Amino acid sequence: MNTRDLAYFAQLVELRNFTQVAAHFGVTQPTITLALKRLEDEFDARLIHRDTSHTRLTVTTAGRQLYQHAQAITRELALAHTEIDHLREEKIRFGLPPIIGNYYFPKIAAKLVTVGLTEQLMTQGGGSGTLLTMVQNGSLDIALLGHSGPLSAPGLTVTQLAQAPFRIVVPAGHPLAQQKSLAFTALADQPFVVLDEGYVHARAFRWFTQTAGVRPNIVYRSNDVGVVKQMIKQGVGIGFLTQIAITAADGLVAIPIAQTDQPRFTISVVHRTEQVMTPLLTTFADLLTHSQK
Amino acid sequence: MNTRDLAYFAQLVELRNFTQVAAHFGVTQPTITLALKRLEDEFDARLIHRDTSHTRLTVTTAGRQLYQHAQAITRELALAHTEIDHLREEKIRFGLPPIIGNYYFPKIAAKLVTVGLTEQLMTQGGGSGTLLTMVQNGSLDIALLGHSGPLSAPGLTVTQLAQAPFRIVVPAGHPLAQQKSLAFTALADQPFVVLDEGYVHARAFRWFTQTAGVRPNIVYRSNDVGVVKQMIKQGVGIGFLTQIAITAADGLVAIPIAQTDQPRFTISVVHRTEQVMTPLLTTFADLLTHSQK
DNA sequence: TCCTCATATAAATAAATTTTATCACAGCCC
DNA sequence: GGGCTGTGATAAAATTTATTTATATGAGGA
Repeated sequence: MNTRDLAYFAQLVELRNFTQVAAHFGVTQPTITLALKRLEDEFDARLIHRDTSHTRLTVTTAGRQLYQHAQAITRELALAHTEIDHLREEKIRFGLPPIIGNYYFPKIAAKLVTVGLTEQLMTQGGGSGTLLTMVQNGSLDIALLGHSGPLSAPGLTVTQLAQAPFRIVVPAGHPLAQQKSLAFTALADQPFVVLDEGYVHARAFRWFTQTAGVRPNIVYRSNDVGVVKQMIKQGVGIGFLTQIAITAADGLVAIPIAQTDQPRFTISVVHRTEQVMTPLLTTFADLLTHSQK
Repeated sequence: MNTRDLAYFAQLVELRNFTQVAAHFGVTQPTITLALKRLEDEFDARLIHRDTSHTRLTVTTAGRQLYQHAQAITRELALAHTEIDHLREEKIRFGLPPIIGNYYFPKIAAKLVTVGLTEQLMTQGGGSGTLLTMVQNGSLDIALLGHSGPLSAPGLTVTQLAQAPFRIVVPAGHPLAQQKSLAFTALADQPFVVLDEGYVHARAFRWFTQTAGVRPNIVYRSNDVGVVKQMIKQGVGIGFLTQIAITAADGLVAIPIAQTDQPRFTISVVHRTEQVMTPLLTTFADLLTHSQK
């Protein structure tokens, strides 16, 4: 069976018009009619119901079923192409979100240099969500990602590396700085400076506020951790960050949050399960997985 | 691109011999050579390394990568065929393991009759493991499955219905029958009558014994719950069953097990995420999911 | 009623795949 | 070494499959 027929079919399901599909692929209309006929013969089922009134054609159940698989096959083929293209370059496409890049990755970076892998590394920044999609569609070979719930997606192998709690962050002299722990219910009126949507932090923050039944007063959002920390330090508001984002030099105090069964910031190595591991990639994955502790 | 070329290629990776692959598909040898050449052109990469000494050919990294995807596409295509074939019959292929069938399903069965769905139902028995595979490869549309850990497999939608604890089961007059709870460590010398491997029970039993650090004395295994219960009743040994497998009429006593964070017997509705839901299947799935309290 | 839009069909053509026939090369046995 | 065998490559011919061209059909609207 020809995958082109599947492509014609998928487009037909989307456009529901033979002529337009033909135009889309730069072929003539009978080509689409015949391609559909081939598929209907192959699967021995009507896939598109041609209504007597040619107003609008409908997709049969079998057609919708096949559409799903046609999509899956197209994805699979595209993935094969990207993967094999990347193979040629002998480079590792590595996804690394800024927070992990700044605060966690340096531990590993030193070893990377000693092994001499830095040359082959193409590092890609961005939010954990974006990077996850990129691993799935083959744009990245491997990534270090932050997540708060368990991270599970079909076809991905996830190795958990480290966890850190989320904290309330205040400047050193702040009235709350002496507290041993804080409950969100007690912070209802506090101004908050937080990380942008798209960060794992945003989702975790929502978990905490919703669980506590609090509507937080967010005075500033940024996609830059450095900015957030500066604002906290200057007293614009208190912060919500994972422990690892805070260093001694920041002049900030990280206070544990009082809430049972709270999510933690988790760092994992993620790659496609079916990804064929080159020696290079194996070395790098091992390095990520074992070098830390 | 023709999927036949992928089939030739996959077989070539497995047999590593052009002539044998040709024979396998009933075509001539140049066909395989040319099919491979087409793929190598399409992906612009060498897939098979033809050694100068024709002893044994090796698969390149790109070849191994493509092999994975060729397999996936073949599976996808096969699944499309089975699904569309099944659609023709207007029947629901329903997987139901014996324990759930005997003790849990009757609650739902009555409603099934009133809705008039019984005629369209093709029920398939077997262990939860087997049935899970059958859902995955399209042999079944939907199944009620028992599991103990969280059940997650790529491409499956799992709706949890009910949970029940595992219990130690003894006949009414047994010396242990008065106990409020039992620890496995205290049962090291007891003879056990248990369900066969392949049942969720076997895995859970292993969890309990391993966690307790006990090597149980299993005197009898059966794949029939009725037999197991009869043997327990006649004093052959004590049993390990989920609470729902025990009814008042059995004359058996189910005693809670003292162990923290113990797994529970969970019943879930499972179907393929990509499965197109016919009205019939939707009705049935809703019935399974909601009919129970 | 006629025109337009949308799909189907048949024959002709073009493109692709497969076969036939043959070559090249390495390993092996005598 | 010389011939035999197993294995794959190549070129041309044959065959199969896909696409186009040209035309038909049928519904809906002006």
